[in-house]
Parts: sequence; C-alpha cells; structure tokens
Amino acid sequence: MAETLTATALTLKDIAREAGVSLATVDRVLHNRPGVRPDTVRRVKAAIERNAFQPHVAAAELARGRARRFAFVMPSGPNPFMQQIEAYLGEMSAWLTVRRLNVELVATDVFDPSVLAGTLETLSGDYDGVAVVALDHPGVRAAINDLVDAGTKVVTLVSDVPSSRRHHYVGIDNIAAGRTAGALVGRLAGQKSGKVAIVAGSQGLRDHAERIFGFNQVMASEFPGLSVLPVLEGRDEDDRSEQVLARLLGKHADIVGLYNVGAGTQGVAKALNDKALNDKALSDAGRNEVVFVGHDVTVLTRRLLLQGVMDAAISQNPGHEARAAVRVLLALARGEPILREQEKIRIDIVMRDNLP
Amino acid sequence: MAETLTATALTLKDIAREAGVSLATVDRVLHNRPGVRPDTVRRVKAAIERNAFQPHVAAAELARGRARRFAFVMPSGPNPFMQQIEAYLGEMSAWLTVRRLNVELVATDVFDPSVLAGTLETLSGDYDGVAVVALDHPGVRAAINDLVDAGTKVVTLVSDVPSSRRHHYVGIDNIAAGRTAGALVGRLAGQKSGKVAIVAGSQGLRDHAERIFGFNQVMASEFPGLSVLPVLEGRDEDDRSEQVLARLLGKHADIVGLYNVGAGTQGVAKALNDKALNDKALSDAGRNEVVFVGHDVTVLTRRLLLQGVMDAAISQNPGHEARAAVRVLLALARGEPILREQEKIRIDIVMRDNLP
DNA sequence: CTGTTAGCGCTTTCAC
DNA sequence: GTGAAAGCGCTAACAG
Repeated sequence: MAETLTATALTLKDIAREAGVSLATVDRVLHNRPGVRPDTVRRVKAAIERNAFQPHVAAAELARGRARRFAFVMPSGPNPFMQQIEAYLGEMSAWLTVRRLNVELVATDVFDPSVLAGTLETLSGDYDGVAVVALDHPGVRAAINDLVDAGTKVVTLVSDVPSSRRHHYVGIDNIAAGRTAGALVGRLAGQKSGKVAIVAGSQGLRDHAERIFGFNQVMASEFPGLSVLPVLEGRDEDDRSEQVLARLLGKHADIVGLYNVGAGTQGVAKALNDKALNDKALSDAGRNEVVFVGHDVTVLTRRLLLQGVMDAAISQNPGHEARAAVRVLLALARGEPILREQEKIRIDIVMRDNLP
Repeated sequence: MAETLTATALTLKDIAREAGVSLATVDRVLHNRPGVRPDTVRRVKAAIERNAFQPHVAAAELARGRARRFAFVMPSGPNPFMQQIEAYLGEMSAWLTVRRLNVELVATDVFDPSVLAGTLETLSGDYDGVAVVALDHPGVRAAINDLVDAGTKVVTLVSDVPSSRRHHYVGIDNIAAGRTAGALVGRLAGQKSGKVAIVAGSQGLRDHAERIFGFNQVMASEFPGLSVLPVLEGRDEDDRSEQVLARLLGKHADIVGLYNVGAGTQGVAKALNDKALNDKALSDAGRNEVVFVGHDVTVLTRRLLLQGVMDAAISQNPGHEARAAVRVLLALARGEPILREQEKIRIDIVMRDNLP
C-alpha cells in the first residue's frame, strides 16, 4: 500500500570503505579527475554502480565555496516579451540568493551577429553558464562553440542555433506553433471560405519563417476553402504593420482570417478595428468578424483577447522559460540529469477563458 | 550593461557578529524558536533585515541530518490520469535521491470519506508533508486540519478542500476549465445552431460540478444559438457513458456539440463514431461533424485528437502537478517562499497540432 | 536566556 | 597515485 520512490542514502565514506580507498579517491573518480590508476577507477566505479550511489547535492554545493555565475544575454531593445522574461528572472532573486547563485543580465544587440558574437567572447572564462537569445548565424555559432570548448554551459533561449554545440535549447518548436495557429484560424473561421492574411516581422528571422512554414502546411492540407495571401512584412513595428495590413484589407473584401506572426500587434489590431468599424461588421457578441490569431500574452494581447478583437494567442510561457533556463544551467553545472519533460516549453493556446 | 540579480552572500556568523550575539541565538531568532529575550530578538532581527540576510539552504539541509518524508495519498483504482501523476513522481526519483527526500505513495479509496480520513490519520506524525487527492467532505476536512495542527505540511492535489486549512492547492480552477470548454465548443461549432450534450461522471463530484457550471455560463452568455441538453451521468465508466449518450444522440438529430466532463472517454467516442458512421456524416478532412471537447491528454485522447474524432482536450499537465506538489511541500517544509507563478497549474488547450 | 561545540557529506589543499 | 585533514554554513545538543 505504501511504495517508496527513493534509494537509501549512502555517503562517499560508505563507497570509500567498500572500495578500499579514501574519500579523495572516490571523489576523483566521481568527477572523472585524473590521477587515479585505471584499475582503482574500475574498483571504485563498481562500488558506485553496485549501490546506485548519488552524492548529496547539498553537501557538494556547500563544500564548493565559490558561488556559480550565470549570464543571460538578452536583446537591448524594448521588446515586451523579453522584458517579461527579465522580470521573471527578477522574481527568482530570493530563490537564487538562498542557493548562492549569481545571475547577471547582459544587454546586447542580438540582431547584429558580430556584436552578439563579440559579447559572447567577452564572457568566456568568467561564467559557469550562459543563456543567450541567439541569432542563427555562423559567427554566433562559432562564438557559442568557443564558450562550450572553454567549459561554459550554454543554453539558447527562445531562438535556437541548432547547428552549434549548445547544451540545450529552451524554447518552443516554431513550426508546430505555426501549425497550431493555422488550425485555430481554420477552425474558428468555421464553414466560411475566403482569404487569410499573414503579417510577420521579417521572413529572414528563423522563428518567423518556421511559424509561417507550419501555418501554410496546415492551411494547404486541412483548409482548402481558405487561400493564403502573400506574407506582409511589418518589421515588428506598429505603424508599418498597420499600413501594410490596412492596404491589404482595402484590396480584398473577403479576408476571413489573420495570422500575426510576431510583434507589431498594436498596429495590426488598429487596422482590423478600423475596417470593422467601417463595415459595421461586429457580431452580436461584439466579436470582430475576422478571425485574428497572434503570439504571446502581453498586456496588449490580454486586452485584445478580452475585448474579442483577438481570438487566440499562441504563447510560450516567459516565466517558465526564465526558470527553465536557470534550472537547466544549474543542472548542467552540477552534472545532474535534466528533467526533459519539466524543461520542455509547451505551445500554449490562450483564449479569453483560460488567460493565465 | 550587466545587471546582477542576487544579493551578496553573508553568513550567520556575519549577522551574529553584527548583532553582538552567538550563532545559536541568530539561529533561534531565524526560526522563531523560544528562549530569546524580546530585546535580543529585536536586535538580531534588525541585523537580518538590514542585510537582507538569507541563510544558505544547502548548509541548512546538510546540517539537519534527518531526511524529509513526504506521502502522496492517491486513489487506488485504475485511473489513467492518476497513474500519469504517479509515473512522473517515479521519474523524479534521481532528483529526490540527491536531495535526500523520501516520498511514499499511499493508495487508498479516496471516494470513501471515512476510509480517506482514516488513512490521513495514520499518517500523522510520521511525515513532514502530505499531498492528497481529496474528496470535499467534513470528515476529510477534519483529518486534514488535524495533520496541519500536528505540524505536517498539507497540499491538496487535483481536487481541493477549500474549507480546510491545507497549505496549498495544486490543481486547476475547474470553473475556468468549464468556461474554456464552453468557448471551444461554441466557437468550433461555427455559425451552426443546435443542441449541445454534456456527459459527466457525476454531478456530485465537486470538480465535475464546477466544470459544468462554467460551461453553462459561457453557453448562456455567448452562444444563444446553442441549447444545452440536461447533463448525462456516466459514472466515468465507458459502457454506461456510451449507452446514455447513444440514446441521446438517437433522440436528437441536431446535436452539434459534446462536452465530456470526466472519464469514460472510450465509451463517449464509440457512441459518437457509431452515429457518424450511420449518418455518413464525416467531413472532407475526416473530422466528425459533432464538435467534441473533453479533458486530459491520455493515450486514448491523444489518438482521438489525431484521428479528428476529438477536437480539443482541456488538460492539466500531470507532470507539472507531480513536480509542483513536491516542490511546494519542500518549500513549505524549509520555510522558503513559494514561487506562485511557477506552481500554478494552467488550463491547457490541446489540439492536434500542439499535442505535447 | 545565551554561548560553545561537534558534526552533516562533500571538496580541496597539501603531504606522503 | 593516494590519503589525511581542514573547512563550507548551518543545526542541535549540551553547558553554563
């Protein structure tokens, strides 16, 4: 009726006795440090295996002395989503303090590969771990690999550089996110047929391109009644996004759905609202007739969802991303296993009624 | 450009020196232990505040000696969702071991209040913390309060007893979950008007009743074109759920939506499929014409989503619930603050394309 | 009421 | 190559 989930707690000393060596030797073997005869290594490893021995992390942490230092390399511009991640890191402050962890925020121009690479180079040697919102570029890849070679643990955050040797990526699968957006636009548009607009920041950004790719996949295969118009580029700016979208809405009267891939949400909503007012095309529930799906839950998108202007937001939980990045860096630094399921960032569908 | 998020690390000794007392006295004040003159208490507290001192948890943990024991009181029957929670607890085993935490699974009949209360009573004194899937009943409430009075930390899991003095609830807001289900059924049904069916386990279960309440709220206020039929009770059993639903589907030809509140999913899907086959009413995409929304991502619901039989699942992440319960118990036991945002269980909307 | 002291289980010199 | 020993910062006796 009662089942225990934990192994009985042995200590280094037990293993040392069993292997007939000293504490220090077991410690050396445990951390693959040199200076132990291969034969002794084998004997000690056997004792460790046999007992499924796991050193007590609290003791290890205490004995280290030196606190661990992590750096978070974040975009310097005023991006609300990134600011949320930084805010959540701030909320962890007490948690970090009691564990004697130092995390530092480093702002840089992550959109300029050479600047970003330069920033990463300056970090080398000073940090146990680095989390970076990375641009996928050869120079950046090289900088990441250099950090890794220097023994620093590296995780990419929100935006990945899959070709680098980073230890972990904390962020969503953007193709699946685009597919999810497509399914929502298609399903929420109901039986209607018509055109669908896409507003992106730039198709040069890896995450935007991947989202559009996924979106189109679903549109083509599941919603033949809907035809996707060429992608508009708004550079994630409100004004520009509004202009390009307003023009498109003027040209096509039969747009039934809209996918906003990146930021610039304010402008997109404005263009949409203006059109709705012109057409007097608000439904009974006060909902806009054009199905509008975008990304991320911010102060703005929250309001738009509540107002019924926006129908759904695809979201990656910024708090979860902040904490996962810290936990993963810590686990990597300690040599602990990573709880993959825990650290995976899910694609959240957020509608009015399940707003977090 | 670089901003640090953590306080500089002082130690108990620093505070002791600053307050002009010994280590032991600071320790007593820190843990509100008796035997210190009020005046001294004040002096020590001042020094602690002034430096925003936070004791190093690793050191505290190491010095305690005694490992912490937590019990998870779970339903004894074969409930797939509960089994998932238990499986995720099992996956934490290494994590628990390196922290010298003992967690034990206690199976009991959580649906019989006196049995559940009895089980909780037997736990008293032996555990630092207890997580329990609780039935909301006066006897259970009393048993929980007794545990709390005995100094045990108690969290309710999945199902809450709000009137008890439990320290924390790890689970979703079921009214909001029902609202979300309602919004999905309504929106996915498109422009259609017609009837909507509800299949629940029992309206006597608090979580089911709350979900239905939320569902009806949204239906009434946002989808006047849809009329909700009286709730069917399937006792969470496949056979019974199938029978009652099949009868209802036979009686009403214009059912456009279905909300399955609890388990019995297998039966619900069968009834729905049989009807679709009879009517030859499958859409081009192979999707069932009746919008079908249910709860939780299991092996079965995953398959139904992929097949297009089910349109969306409202889900609470069982892995997250398992880990949150452990973390909350640990934080409570240590006297650490709880990261509310992290431990909050979200209402996930899962569709085919964002299956986890 | 308050202080002294012996560990907790590791890591890390420093000797041998 | 290997071992002995001195802490890391706290807790918990035990003295005073």
